[in-house]
Amino acid sequence: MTTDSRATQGTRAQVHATETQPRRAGRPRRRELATGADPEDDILRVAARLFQEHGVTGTTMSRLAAEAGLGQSSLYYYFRSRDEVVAALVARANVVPLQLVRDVSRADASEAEKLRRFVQGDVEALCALPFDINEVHRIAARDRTRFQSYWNERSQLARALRRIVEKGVDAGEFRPVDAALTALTIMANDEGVQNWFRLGTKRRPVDVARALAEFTVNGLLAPSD
Amino acid sequence: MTTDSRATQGTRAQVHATETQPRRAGRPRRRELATGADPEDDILRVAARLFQEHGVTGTTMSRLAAEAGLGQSSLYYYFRSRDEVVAALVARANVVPLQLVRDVSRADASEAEKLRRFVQGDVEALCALPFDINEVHRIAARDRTRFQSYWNERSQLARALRRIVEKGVDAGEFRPVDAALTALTIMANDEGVQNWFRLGTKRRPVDVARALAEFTVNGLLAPSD
DNA sequence: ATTATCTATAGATCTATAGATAATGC
DNA sequence: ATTATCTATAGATCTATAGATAATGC
Repeated sequence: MTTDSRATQGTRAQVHATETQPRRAGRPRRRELATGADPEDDILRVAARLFQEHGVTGTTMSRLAAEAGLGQSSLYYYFRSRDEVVAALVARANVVPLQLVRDVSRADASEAEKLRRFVQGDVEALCALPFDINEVHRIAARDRTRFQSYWNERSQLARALRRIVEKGVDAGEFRPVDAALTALTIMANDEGVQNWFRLGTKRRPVDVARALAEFTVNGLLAPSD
Repeated sequence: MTTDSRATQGTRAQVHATETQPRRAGRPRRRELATGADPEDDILRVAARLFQEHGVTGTTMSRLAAEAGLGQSSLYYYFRSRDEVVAALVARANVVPLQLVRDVSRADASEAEKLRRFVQGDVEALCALPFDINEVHRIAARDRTRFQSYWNERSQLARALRRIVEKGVDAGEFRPVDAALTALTIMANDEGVQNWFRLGTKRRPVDVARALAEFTVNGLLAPSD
């Protein structure tokens, strides 16, 4: 590394696309493919798709660069290694579900209704990700220390769900289940359905999500109502 | 390929281990590690573990051979390529669940009880596999033609489950759900829970399986009982 | 001067084959 | 003679860096 380059800096140029894009500094690309304004976003979007199709180790930096419209070595300007690309993707996986569980927890509704909304939204969000969340799990499981914040976020999610289930049980809405185990089962179901959806189906995500949401809530409701 | 070798033949020596193993023909290994009598089984067992830990493309033939107690090139005596190893593993993934669904379908029990038994057994079987079934899906999804029999088996499984759900609905045991969608959701849930179990938990497979089985059946039962 | 790309390449793999070798089987 | 291994290696990658180059920014 001769000079201080992008991959070493924490800072960002933050060049935003106006309607008529002002040319960025730097030597022009041989073939201009990038659609978005931020090359880093382009790379991550492409990476997500390629990791999904060929697995992480099955995706070469060469191919990733090419599909992002860069020469192979230019990719190293943004990411020092493939592991850094992976880490950047992993960091994004829990964002939407965590926000969702916070929103529904605060909502003015029965616990059953909160849970229904969460499952519905979670499945839709997971289906919309450009990669299989299970693949992210597998990667993050290989190095718990490195991906500690990922696992912390997962724990937060599980705790928030557990609280909803507990409240529902206390209120007599739900059967007297093991709340912690149920929370994990709910997350697992969401991710399982997401995986199946990804395999290709004619069903729309919204229908798949609704079916699981109903299924989940019904599995917990106390018999007398 | 100079001579007709094992990887090209469909036949098998079928040397079974007696108490005092009679030395097999062939040059001895430098380091004898294999525990089982059949080197092919050894290789597949090791491959399942390595694919699970590092992904398929992250597992080199060199490493697979080493951990199976062979020199790198000796592996090619059994499998022409890594793809052949993968195909051999994929062929085994559906065996237990398919047998299970046939057994419970024939059982003399209510549809709810059949379903409970299936989910319980399926989750336990999936947790006991040396690899994540979702990883197998991903691989098989990359080449539908090549892994057609895998997908046929999956369809059979889904159909058998759908029939149980349909009968349950007709008998008034279950709510009037979309039987096909429910069957797929059940399979997805089993696989989701299996994935989560694989990430490491103190819970025992049997408890995880029982919890999901109860959850699943409860989610389907008609309200009046 | 700074930024973002390019070209070129060393060094490190990794795959798959050729051909030798050391057992058992007959 | 057959079987199951070994050693050696060509050829094909793939990663990551060095250093040149062509823009914009000031």
